[in-house]
Amino acid sequence: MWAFPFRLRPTYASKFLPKPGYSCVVLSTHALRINLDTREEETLLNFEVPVRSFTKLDGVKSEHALCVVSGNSNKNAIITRLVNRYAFLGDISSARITFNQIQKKDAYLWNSMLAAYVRRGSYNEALECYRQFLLSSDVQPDFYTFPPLLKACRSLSDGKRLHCMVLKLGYEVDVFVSASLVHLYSRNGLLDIARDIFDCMPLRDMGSWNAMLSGYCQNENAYEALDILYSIKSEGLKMDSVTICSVLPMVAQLNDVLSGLMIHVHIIKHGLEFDLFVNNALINMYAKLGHLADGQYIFDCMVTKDVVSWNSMIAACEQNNDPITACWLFRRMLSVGEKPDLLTMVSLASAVAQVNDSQSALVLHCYCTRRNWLSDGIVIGNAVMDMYAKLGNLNDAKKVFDCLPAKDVISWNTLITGYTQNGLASEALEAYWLMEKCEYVSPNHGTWVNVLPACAALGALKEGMRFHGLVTKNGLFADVFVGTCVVDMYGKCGRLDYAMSLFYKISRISTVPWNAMISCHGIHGHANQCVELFEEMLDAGVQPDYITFVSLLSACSHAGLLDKGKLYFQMMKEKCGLKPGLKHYGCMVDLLGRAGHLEEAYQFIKDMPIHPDASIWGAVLGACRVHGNAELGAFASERLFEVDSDNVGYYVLLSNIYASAGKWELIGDVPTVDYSEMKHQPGYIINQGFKNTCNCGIFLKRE
DNA sequence: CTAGGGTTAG
Repeated sequence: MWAFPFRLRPTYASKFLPKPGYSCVVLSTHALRINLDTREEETLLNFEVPVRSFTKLDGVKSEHALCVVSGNSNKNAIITRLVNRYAFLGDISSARITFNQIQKKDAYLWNSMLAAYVRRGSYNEALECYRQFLLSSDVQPDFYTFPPLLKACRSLSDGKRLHCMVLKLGYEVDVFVSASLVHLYSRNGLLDIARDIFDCMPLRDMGSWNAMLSGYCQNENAYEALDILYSIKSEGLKMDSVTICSVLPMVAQLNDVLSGLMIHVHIIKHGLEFDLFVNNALINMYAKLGHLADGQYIFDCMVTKDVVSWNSMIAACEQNNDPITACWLFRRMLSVGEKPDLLTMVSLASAVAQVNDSQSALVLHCYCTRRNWLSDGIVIGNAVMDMYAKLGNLNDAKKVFDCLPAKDVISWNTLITGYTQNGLASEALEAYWLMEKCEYVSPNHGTWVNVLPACAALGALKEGMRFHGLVTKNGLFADVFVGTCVVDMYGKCGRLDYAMSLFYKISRISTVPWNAMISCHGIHGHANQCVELFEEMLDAGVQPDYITFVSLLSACSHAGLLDKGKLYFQMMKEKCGLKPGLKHYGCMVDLLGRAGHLEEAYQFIKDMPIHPDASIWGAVLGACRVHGNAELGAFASERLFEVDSDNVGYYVLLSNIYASAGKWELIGDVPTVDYSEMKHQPGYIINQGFKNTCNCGIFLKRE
């Protein structure tokens, strides 16, 4: 049995060195700090390293380092302290200059330089430094060398090589070294190896437990993570801030509000509520759980905020449908002097798209381009592209896409989604074909849920069938969304038989597949099948939602099932507790109108709790055209021109109503669009088209 | 001189 190494944590002299307004004096036995204003002296600490010379360390510039070193017999000790000080201040080049001044470096000095690189995130430089360390054959790496070095290993093969070195030198007995190994393996998903090392540790400090726990949390192993949490408790240890930061994202992912609240209580009970990381994690958790106000409260209470706090809050607003606040927070962030980073822009891009602000979109794009962020990583490029696509600006989205330094599945999916969402189904398929040619990207679930609807929109059955094959091959048919898209594609392409048989092969716990199937039957006018499916859905215990009723009511209106439609509308309000939206009211007006109950439809609109939009009045107008009610038609069109004066179709409808009622003199009263103002607008061509349609539609008929 | 933690499409 070997003895477990036990080391005291040294007090860091570097903490006490330079400070504005003070002069530091380092004596052989202790260090002094003199306040330059009051001349008061303060003893800082006793050094374990003898420093013979009288030294002033009043600044942090490298010249001072030189002045310290000159004539000092214990250069290594001073240099090492300076390297650490520079590392603490983030001045890596000064640290390196200072480091290079010593020819005969000891392990302590090498370790300091290594740690300085790792602290800055310069991992490759750290590994290079280690290589030089090994080459300088006179000294060996020690316990302190490996933990930062293992953190610097981005690739598993480097990590394994270091692991061998650790074993060769017998350093696996160190708590920090083995905890770093645990972390290395769990970060790379090799949880079994990590667990083996963890289990072999004879002593575990909080850091070891946290390393194992974060491994489980990040690899979505909730069960094992809980087990570790339980063990921590039974060892008599308490969750510290790091434990909490690992666990909170998992709590959010499991949508476990109760555990989240319990951890929040723990935080307050143990005085961790002032920890920056803990607060940031709490904001993120509450945002993911949809409790925006709680996140906002934490954010407002935070005394010190960093860029991550701002980013988290902006993302929280953006993800909880409050893009206006997200934009406002961004302005606040700038005004308090916090520098936005790449991830700020990722969230902001999404917020800008949600508020539909093309001007800001351009500004944001320029902001990122100026900082060269678009060539740095794909994440921000994808976000900017998505923003343009959501604003309907596919040209710029494509331009950003073409300029991306590398394209991943998300880039391709964003482009394809952009096309699909903007009704450009054939462009979406073309983009998919280009994607298929790239060997290094393979389509995923996000690809199929866009490509299949594109096929459905185009009626491209043959392509759709090919995609169905690929989906099955990749085992993605089992995914509810992908499976539903396949069913929907067959349904929309007219193969309701295939759609139905596949429908019964997918999981029908959620409303998604039911809605798709009901809508497909509705589109083909099979209202009775819709009703049957709906009843079946209720029998299966699936609670219908907003979309279910849109499909169902629209099927009823197309088939003229007046009573059924009314029944389901009541059912939605009373039994299902759903508040009808504009779409539902639209269906009902259409239903009443088509059945010729124009007065009832009008009464229905008057009783609506929400303001009717163009689609509602459009439905009335259409019904007036069919049933020849010129008076109500005129009234409806007045309302219509108030809300949507540019839509050509409505003018045509009104003209036709007058024409069929024989009221030719009124056709001149149909308001026309003032083209002079519209010449520069995208709708101009369409409106010009309207002029001809109106004339042809009416006057040819008369002759 | 050492670990462990946070934000990324649909």
